[in-house]
Amino acid sequence: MRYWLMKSEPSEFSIDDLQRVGTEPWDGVRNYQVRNMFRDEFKVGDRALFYHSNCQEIGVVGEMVVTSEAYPDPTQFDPHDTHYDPKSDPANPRWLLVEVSFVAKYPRVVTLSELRSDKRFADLALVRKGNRLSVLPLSKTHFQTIRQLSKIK
DNA sequence: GCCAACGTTGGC
DNA sequence: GCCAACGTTGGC
Repeated sequence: MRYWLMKSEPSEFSIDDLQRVGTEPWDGVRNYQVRNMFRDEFKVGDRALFYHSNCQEIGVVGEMVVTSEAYPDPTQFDPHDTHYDPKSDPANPRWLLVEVSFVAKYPRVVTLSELRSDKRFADLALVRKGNRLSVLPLSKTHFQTIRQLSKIK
């Protein structure tokens, strides 16, 4: 089993939204590195941290589980969708997504500044300079340490 | 294949 | 809203 961190702007889609709907297709990803991770590395049963970006309290807010293999993101073919990609060929779709399901909302946010100031996260991709990927791999140790910091029972 | 121009991400 | 740090595009 692998561990991931997945970013979302809560004004677009938040941990509360995921808790309400239960399962969500993680659509709209338009980055080849992430597309390749979805295709080659994501497996059903993998765990992922839900991260709120571009908001008041930036940080890790909960946990999810991967509940589908990668498959074509339908929003790339929808001219009315903001993620529409006219260059993507339906016979050979350019963009993929995976589905994720709600596992837990943390009782407190494990903030970005907290992760930055903790030496245990020195090699966490999220806090490394210049890393802007919206989906990042994570070690089991980092996953478990963040879980402990969240104070979840 | 190079690289300038442009677009996006995301913290602050 | 600013802007650094990327990624992508497209002319050559």
